[in-house]
Amino acid sequence: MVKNRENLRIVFMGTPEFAKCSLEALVKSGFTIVGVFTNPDKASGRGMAVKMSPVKEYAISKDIPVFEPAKVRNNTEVMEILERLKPDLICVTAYGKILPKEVLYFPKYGSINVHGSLLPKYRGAAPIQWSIINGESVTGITTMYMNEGMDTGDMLLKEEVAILDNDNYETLHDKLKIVGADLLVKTIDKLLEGTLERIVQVDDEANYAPMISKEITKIDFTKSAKDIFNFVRGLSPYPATFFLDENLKRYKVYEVSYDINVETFRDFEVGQICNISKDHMQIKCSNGVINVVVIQPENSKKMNITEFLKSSKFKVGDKLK
RNA sequence: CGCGGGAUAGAGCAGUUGGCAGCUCGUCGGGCUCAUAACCCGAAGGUCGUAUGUUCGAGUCAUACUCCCGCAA
Repeated sequence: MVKNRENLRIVFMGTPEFAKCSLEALVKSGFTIVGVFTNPDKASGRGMAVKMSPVKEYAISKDIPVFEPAKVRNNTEVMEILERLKPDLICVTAYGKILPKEVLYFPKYGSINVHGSLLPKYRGAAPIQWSIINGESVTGITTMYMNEGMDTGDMLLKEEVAILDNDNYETLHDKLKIVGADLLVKTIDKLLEGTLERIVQVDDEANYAPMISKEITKIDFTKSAKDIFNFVRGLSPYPATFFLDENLKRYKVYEVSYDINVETFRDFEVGQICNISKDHMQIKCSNGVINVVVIQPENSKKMNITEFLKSSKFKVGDKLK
């Protein structure tokens, strides 16, 4: 029997906002989602607040059955659920778990993934952040058939998205989630038409975008002004970058601009505050200065630099670490 | 019962051992200036989160409550 949008049985797997956007597109395009897998709610936060994932919240609002296994590998319960749901296709977007082959290859059409980069570049967990941090001017979305490797499956469709100078992680993420949702729908439509072509990834051209850990979010003032600019926007607003003052107090930095001028402030060391005015705080780095634009002191909220400087004790010559 | 910070003028903050409520910025008025986001002078604007208690006297000390926030996940 020829499948169409309504009678293709899809199981969706995903967790954050990025995934929710794809799920929503599938639902709105008239696909039948027979079940959703998402990471379990975590007791977390100030006051033990339990928050459900965006995907779960949306699935519940659409009366789609939700499954939240703690693990999928060697889990007979997961296999029983799949037996029951009988999916023709599994769609995975930012699920947060590595799927074993008995799951990936369970449906007749296998499993399709939406990835936030132009594969084989930026395989891995944090492609959006790393593409900005590395100063790329273009990235995009790739859909692919999943295999057991880390984002190594055969590619299906690709769409490019420009990275603008004023993009940060949040803005690029929001653009990509829409392109991703759109491309997923197109991919499945082509699958149904039988016009989908597989393109093997060239492993030699691959690189990896590892998960962002807290330790790497510290600003390294020995780097160039441009590198720091990219680093800050690539991690803004989450998890955000930071530096420490002389008392080891922590300041998160959400936005900076930069000036490359080797002559001005040449007497200052890297990491020193070299200029402060009513609405400027400039920090020396390897080939210029960065201007802090949005900052958040420890135990306080995010502030524009002008607000921050009204009560800041920072002065010219202070050394930041 | 995860750890911690906070609530004081429109904003960001300070307020020492309890003793007339301050700073920076903004706002308004005036001055200087070719001019200004710069500079000078002046003014307005706060029941110090709520309630109770201790005290001659509470922003400050005690107890309870409400609300915000950071870290960690």
